[in-house]
Amino acid sequence: MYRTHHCNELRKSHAGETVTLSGWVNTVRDQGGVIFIDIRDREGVTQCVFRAEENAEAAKLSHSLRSEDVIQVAGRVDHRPEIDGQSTINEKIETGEVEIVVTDLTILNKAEVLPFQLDKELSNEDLRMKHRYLDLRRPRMTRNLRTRHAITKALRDGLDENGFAEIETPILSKSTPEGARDFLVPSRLNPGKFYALPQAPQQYKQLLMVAGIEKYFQIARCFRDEDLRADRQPEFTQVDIEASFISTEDIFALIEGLLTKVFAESRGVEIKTPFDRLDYWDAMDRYGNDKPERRFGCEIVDLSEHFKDSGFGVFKRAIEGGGVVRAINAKGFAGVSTGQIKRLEEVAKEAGAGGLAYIQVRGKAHDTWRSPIVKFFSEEELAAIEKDLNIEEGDLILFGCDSRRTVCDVLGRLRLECCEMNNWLEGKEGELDFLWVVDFPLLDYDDDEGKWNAVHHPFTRPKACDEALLEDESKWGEIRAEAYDVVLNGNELGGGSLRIHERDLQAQMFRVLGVDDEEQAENFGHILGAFQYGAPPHGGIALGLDRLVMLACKEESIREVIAFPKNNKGIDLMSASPAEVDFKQLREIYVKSTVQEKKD
RNA sequence: GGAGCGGUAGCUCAGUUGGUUAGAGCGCCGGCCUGUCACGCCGGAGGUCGCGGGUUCAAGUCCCGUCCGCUCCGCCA
Repeated sequence: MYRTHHCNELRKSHAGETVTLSGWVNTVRDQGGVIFIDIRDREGVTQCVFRAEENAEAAKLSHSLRSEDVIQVAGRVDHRPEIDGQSTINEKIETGEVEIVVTDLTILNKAEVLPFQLDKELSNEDLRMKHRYLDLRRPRMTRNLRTRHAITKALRDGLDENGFAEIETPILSKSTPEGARDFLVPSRLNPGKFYALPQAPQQYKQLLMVAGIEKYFQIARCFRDEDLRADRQPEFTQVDIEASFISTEDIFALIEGLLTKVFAESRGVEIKTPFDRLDYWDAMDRYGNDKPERRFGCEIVDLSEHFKDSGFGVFKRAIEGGGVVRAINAKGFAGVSTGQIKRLEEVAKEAGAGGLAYIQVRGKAHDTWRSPIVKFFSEEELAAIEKDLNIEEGDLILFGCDSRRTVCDVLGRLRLECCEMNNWLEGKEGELDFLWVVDFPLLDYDDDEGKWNAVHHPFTRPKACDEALLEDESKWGEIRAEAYDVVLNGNELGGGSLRIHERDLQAQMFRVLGVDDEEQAENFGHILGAFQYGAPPHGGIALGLDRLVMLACKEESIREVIAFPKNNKGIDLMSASPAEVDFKQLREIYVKSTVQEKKD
């Protein structure tokens, strides 16, 4: 038997018992005559004491112990003694009132010196990933992985309690031209043909609804061959949910219940339900973003009314051209540095602005306002923006003037940049602001491609009241979808929609998206066919599990909550994948590389 | 595809206007120590300053190129 207890189990009440522990050498404190070893397992640490008078052989062996050796100790649980009237209790650890007086020490496996110290901060991501199995030994990482387990368990239990059945769908599936780039898998048995790894089990879960499953879920691995980010990996996990005969309200209630359970069981916190709801354009107009971070203010204010006939030509012309003039008030940021203004200008331009107009409010009087543009404003205009933006001494006002969409984007990004520059979220890390963003547009015109795209996906149902607008292309941009996102602290946790379940409506939707009849038959024939045979009304949602766990663990990257993640370039540095394969393997699957060797 | 930040000892980092033998803390190795818990004390080893080229009497430091890591934009229905 390797152990009778784990390393965070023994307390005063165990004193006198003979126990056995197994684990890693966390620290060695060799005093010469007496040696202290902290033994660590995944639960915690326990101090072991070696003395020559207890067991000369074990004490001698203990001198040879090094960090991360794997050992087994047996001995007697003892109270921490008082030495010269001083307590030796360590209040910093949960087992600090006891220690094990070791009588037997077995070295199960020696460890080489590690490439990095487990108890120190490590900034070298490269090194962490190369030795991920060591990185994961650090308590924070172990805790993250176990929190991930607690969350998936809470979700499974919650969905099970609501009558949902977990069903696996194929990993080898069919490539669809819409959406993200697919990972492809050549088929050996079908030369020249390829499977695609699923970006999401969307069509399969809808077909399960046609199959009469009614309530489906899956903790589903999904794949997208796009560039990576701190919150994006090429393979990631979605909690995929679909149900028949269900309304949006039913889905909201289900998800609010699940997230309540998740945060109660993973972090022990109670979250407020029901979540607030914001419609898409409300979110865009106020926060410039469809996943608003609402833990700080600085909302966007529309000033178009005041500048219709302005002497400031830039604003006037923007409004005449159908655009808007809006601004945010970055409270207390009048002391913005030249470098920061330059940075804010870059952010604005990146979002499509021509430039950045601003006012540094140095004092109460309008003539103390420092700004490249304020000289063009009339006294009435100054008074009006002072009132609408609630301008006070010390504020920084940032303007945007352009089309509504561009201004939303520009000011939305500036708002977040100001937040970062000023640490407005300091002290609010623990706040959990959930909300639903609803009434997304159904379609979005892509200028580059010259065609309409689905904002969510092509299976999303238009709102019943807007369905008739599908007949009139000039109105396509106004059609709202039965689609919704759940947002937490400015992060999109998940999104879903009610789906189209009628064959004709689905075919019409494809035509709107520029998918002709032939292409429909080839790529979507199975789902259009299925809809002819009694498809029930249905809808669902998918939650990004990695992001959810990341936020629950208060981490900044999903890499911290994935056991073996990939780096910026999609490489697993530990196993060195992807890797080249030999010619024979490629020949078997009828694949030939076109990569050119780099010439020096 | 683009932008920003970074790469100096095993790790975390410092290194001034270019100027002696490139430093610190932790870790590591050896020694001492019977109540430590960030143990302490003494001694020691350890460097292709990412790589290549250039400027210079002299480059970790300046210039050019390149590789790698992270972050962001594009992209991600």
